[in-house]
Formats: sequence, structure tokens, C-alpha cells
Amino acid sequence: MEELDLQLLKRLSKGRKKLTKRINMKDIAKEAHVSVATVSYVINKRPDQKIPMETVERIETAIKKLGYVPNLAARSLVDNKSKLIGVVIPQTEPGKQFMFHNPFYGELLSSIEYNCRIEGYHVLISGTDVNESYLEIAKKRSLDGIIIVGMHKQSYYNDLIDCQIPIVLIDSYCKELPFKSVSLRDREGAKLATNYLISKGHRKIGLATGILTKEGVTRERYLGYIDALEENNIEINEDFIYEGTVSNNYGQALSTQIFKVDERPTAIFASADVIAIGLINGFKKQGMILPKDMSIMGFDDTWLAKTCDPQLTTIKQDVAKKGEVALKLLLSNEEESPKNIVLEIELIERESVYQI
Amino acid sequence: MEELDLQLLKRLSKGRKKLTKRINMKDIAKEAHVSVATVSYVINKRPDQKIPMETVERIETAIKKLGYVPNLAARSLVDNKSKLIGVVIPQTEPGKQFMFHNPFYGELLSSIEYNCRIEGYHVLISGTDVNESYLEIAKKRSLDGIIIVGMHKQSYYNDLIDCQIPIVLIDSYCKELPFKSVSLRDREGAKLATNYLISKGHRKIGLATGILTKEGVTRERYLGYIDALEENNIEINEDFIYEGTVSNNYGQALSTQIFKVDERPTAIFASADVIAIGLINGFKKQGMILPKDMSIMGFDDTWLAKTCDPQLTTIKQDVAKKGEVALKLLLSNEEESPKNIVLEIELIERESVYQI
DNA sequence: TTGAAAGCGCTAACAG
DNA sequence: CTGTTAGCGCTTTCAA
Repeated sequence: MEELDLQLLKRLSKGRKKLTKRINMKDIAKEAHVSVATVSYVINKRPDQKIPMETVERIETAIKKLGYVPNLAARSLVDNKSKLIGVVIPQTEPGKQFMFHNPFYGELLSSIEYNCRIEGYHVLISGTDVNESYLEIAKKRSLDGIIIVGMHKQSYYNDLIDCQIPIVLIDSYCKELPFKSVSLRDREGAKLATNYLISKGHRKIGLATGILTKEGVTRERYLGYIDALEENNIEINEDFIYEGTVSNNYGQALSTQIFKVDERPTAIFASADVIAIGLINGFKKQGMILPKDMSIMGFDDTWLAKTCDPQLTTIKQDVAKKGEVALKLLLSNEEESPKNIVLEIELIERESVYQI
Repeated sequence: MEELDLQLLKRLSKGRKKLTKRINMKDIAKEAHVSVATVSYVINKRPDQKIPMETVERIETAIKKLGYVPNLAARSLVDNKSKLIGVVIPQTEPGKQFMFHNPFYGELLSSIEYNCRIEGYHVLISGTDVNESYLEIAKKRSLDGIIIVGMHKQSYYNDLIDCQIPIVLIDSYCKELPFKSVSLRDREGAKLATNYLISKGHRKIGLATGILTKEGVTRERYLGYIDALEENNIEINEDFIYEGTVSNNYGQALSTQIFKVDERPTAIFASADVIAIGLINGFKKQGMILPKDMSIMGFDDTWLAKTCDPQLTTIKQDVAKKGEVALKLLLSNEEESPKNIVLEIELIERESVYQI
């Protein structure tokens, strides 16, 4: 009693806002006439503690009655876990906004969040700040795991390398990095696409791609494109390789640029649907008839692919699965799980490729 | 010393994983030969505590040397703040994935995250689980604020109503709810769009919209559409009001449906760009020539609007600003800030409307 | 100017 | 089966 009064007094003296006191385990314990330990046991459903039904019910009633919700910060302080998964999404530039122009990221994030929720985790999304390493965020928040999407500067990973937090990379091909990863048969996908164009009679095949960073997906797709050409003894024409940003804008801009030159490809494989869409609309704006005047292929099979006319023939990846697998990998035991998982791709035939 | 040994022993006995001990304030204090209180003062740059430069430097050196990062969970336990903002994004259905098919949400989320980061907050995104009220998440995580995007079931808000956490609603018109909100001149925007179509000679104007929930944006836009027709003495034709989902798919499906009937509008105002895009591509697939055979307008001016052919004439909203303002409102003092902020819209004229 | 110590809410070892 | 209690890392009085 003595103690209670003291506490109450303190709260009151702290100002009005503290009046709505947070219900804690102690309150539940008092209400249910048990100790905090017992409450804790019940809440965490510890199988090793044999608590009689009667007590459990009393406690559960008290919890419901008082509207008690455990404080994760306190729990985190004890076991150093947070039930928080950090997700890093590429940005237009460090310190700026996300690259959500590509629907791929939204879908992926959605899948990660969904699967986290099922597993009882929450998702912390944060872009990369200019003056803060992600390690700092990870430590501050005691993140239980990190999923990093896309490629980042080498320095970005450095800090993270010998921190104890499980990390899974999505769409990164940096073999040196000691992280688990989830990726795609990107190279095969690109090869598949290019071969498809070749099978349709095309010989002058362009590649429209994002910046070819050393270990990114774009490079893999580039390599697949090269593979296909080489295997078919088609000479690689550097002029047909267009490197820009992964955006609709770039596709549009590129189309006008290509339209101007005399010697142009008859087909273009874009390493992302967004680029492909830009290309299609751009070419049409120049008055070209698609796919007759220009065949286009994409990669990803986001919902955009069905959005254009002609509908896009593209390489499909299972984005939802990518997120799901990444989380599984993240939460699985070091030992038992493979280091890298590579997902399959599939060619989706629609209308954007013309048979020569 | 005694104490130290004891601690160390404990750590060791707890197994290998604890070997990489977390550096805490105590360690810094020891390293810098000061007390933990002093370290705390320095870290928090408390102006009321006069700490000599020399001490400050010693502490800062120690922090750098040991790579110390404060533990937010511990801090949170003390002051009951988390530096965490919860963001609720609409889902396809409760317990499922986000509605990221509409680029609007991605852009909005991106803006919120960006502004949070600038203000020193992190973003917790979570969908609405079926068996958990958001209040539970909010309490568990001691969220400092919540931004709720879109409309949700009334019951969803109920729990939240008398919790102390600041809440800002984006795109909700529920006046009864005691929350601050950020919205748009949606009704005026829709009216503007419809009037524009009228000014181009259209009289048979359709409306393609998402479900008309009682207090959602879609309803406002519907009302604006009605306003314009009424003011121009154009009879409202219920057959021209198409209610479906806010998606490209719905637009496509709708187009074939409209194509089949004899009596059809000459122009359609879609209450979201995504729908409009679906419509455009759908109609073209039927062989219609746009905009001659059918004029289309959208709403939002997402990047999709420039993606189609003809490019979409639409109502533009400033999504980045919406996120920014929502956060400002959330973090501002109860008293000093207005309850609702309504942002302006603007008509962007492109190519999708035909002058009759 | 600095330090000791209480306490935030929870877990778990240990004692009963 | 249940209770006592020592921390987890930090902030903040209060005292020196």
C-alpha cells in the first residue's frame, strides 16, 4: 500500500499526461492475486511451467479486463530481441526517397511485410541516410534481421559484415559478401528472352538496361543477353547496348534517341518491365507500329506488362515468393539452411514480339 | 571488480552467442572515467548540464573507440517514446497484402519515410492483421504516432479513438472521427475534371470508380462528378456510373463491358489513374481509336499518366507533400495545429480528351 | 560539474 | 506450482 501511494504520487506530480498510466504486469499480478513471474509465464505460454488452468484463467481475465498489452521495449531489453525486421529498399540517391517507381519494389515489400506479420515480426523500412550507417539503426533497434534489396555501394555493406545480425540480400550477386541471399536465374532469364527474340528471326537485338553495376541483377541480365548472342554467333554491337536508369522515363527518352539513328535494332530486350513500357509508348509516339516496327521484351512481369498495347512479352519472376523465401532464410538456423536460394523464371508470351 | 567478474561469468555461462557483448553506457563511463549520468548528458546534449569540453571530448572519444550505439529499447522504457511512426496502408483484404498496385501508395510511403528519417523517426509499416487490433501494435511498440492511409472499417478506428497516441488520417473523410487528417480537394478535383470534359463538348460522361465507401475519397470524387453534371443541367445516368476496384484490371474489364453496350458515354472520368490506364488499353484493344472514340480522364497524376498512349489528362495531387504534411501534423502540438489540412489539386492537360 | 541510485516493464534463475 | 529478485540499458532526480 505504502508503495502504491508513493508511485501514484509521483505520477501525479509528473503532470497530467501521465495520468493514463500504462497497465503493466504488476497490475495484472495484483488483479489476479499472483506474482509477476506467474503472469509472465502465462503470457509466454511456457510449457516448462505447470500452471493450473484456474490460475491461467484468472490471469487471462485480468489481462482482458485491464486491457493489458506487453511492452516490447522492456522485453527487448531483457532478451535483446526486438521482433523487428529491417528492410532496406534502394533509393533514387542516398538520403532521398525510395525507388518505388518500379512496381517490383512495392510488391516485394508487400510480400515481406505479409510474411513477417505471419511470423510475428514487424517491418521497419528505412532508406539509407547520408550520415548514418545502417549498422547504427540495426543496433539501436536491436533488429532481429535485415533484408537488403538491390545493390548498394560496397561501403554500405562493410559495417554490416561482422555484426551478428542475420542478413539476407535480395538481388545481389556479390559472392564475396558473407551474407545469405535470394536471387533469380537472372542470367538464364535474359538468355531465354534473347534466344526467344532470335527464334523469332531477329538478329539486330538491342539491350536496354539500368546501370551495369558490378554485382547487380542488371549485369547478370546483360551477361545472359551476351550469352545468347554468342551462342548464336551473332556479333555484339556495342551501339545496341543502352545503359540508363530503370525507369519509364528512360525508356521513353531512349526510344526517341533510337528512332533518330539510321541503323537500329529490330528488337530490344529491356532488363525491366518499366523500361520496356517506356520504350513501347515512346516508339508508338514516334509513329512506329508495334510490334511490327520494333519488338520489345521485358523482365519481371509486373502488372505493368498487361498494361500496354501490345501487351508485353516478358520474363516472369515470382515476387511474392522472393519475399517469402528471403524471410524464411533470414529466420532459419545458420546451419541448416543453404546460403543462397535461386528462384526460377519463366517466359510469358504476349504480343510485343514480331516474327520476322 | 567483484561485480565485473560476476557479470562476465554470467555472460560466459550463457553460451557463446553472448560473447560479443553489447557496449553500453557503463562501458563508456568506465573508459572515459566518468559516471553513466555524465555520459547520458553528453549523448543527449543536454543544455542544462554544463559539462566541460574536456570531459565531453573524452566521452566522445570513448564512444567512437568502442563503437557505442545507444539502445533505443532501454530509452523507450524510460520515457515511453519509441521514435517509431506506424504507417497503415490499405490492403487487398484484411490479413492480406498491401494495395501496392496503385503507385500512389508507394510514392506516399516513400514520402512519409523520407520525412520521418529527416525528423529522426523510423517507420513501422504493418498491414492490418485479422486477429490483432492496431491498438495492440501501437501499445506494444509504444508508437509515437500513427498515420493511417485510406478508409478502413469503422471498427478499425474504434479502439484507437481514446488512446493517447497522435493519429493522422490520410484520405479519409470521416468527420466524426476525432483525428487530425490530411486530404485533398477531391470533390473539387472531380468537378474540375468533369467540367473539363463538359467544356470539350461531352454530355454523356461516365464515372469509373472504386467502391463508394461512405467517407472515402472515391465518394468525394463521385460527388464532385455529380456536382458538375448538375450545375450543367446534365441528367445523371446511373448506367454510366461504374463501381469496381481501384485497379488496372478493373479498367480493362470495364472497357470490354462498356464496348458491348449500345448506349455508351463519349467520355469517362476515372477516379484513379490506374483505372484510367486500364480503360485506355482496354478500349484500344477493342479497336477503338483514342481519344476520338472515347475520352478518358484520370485522377492522381502518378507516373502512369505519362505511360500510356494517348497520355492521360488527369487531376494532379502532390503526393510527396501529402506525406510531408501528414507527418508535420502528426508531430506538431495538439493545440497549435489545425485539425485538417486540405491540399490543392490541379488539372494536367494531356492527350486523352477529345474535343467534340 | 559530476556521481549514485531509483525506476521504466519484463524475464528467468532460484528458492520455496 | 508460485513468488522473490536481480538484472537488461537508459534517464533523471538529488546530493555532493
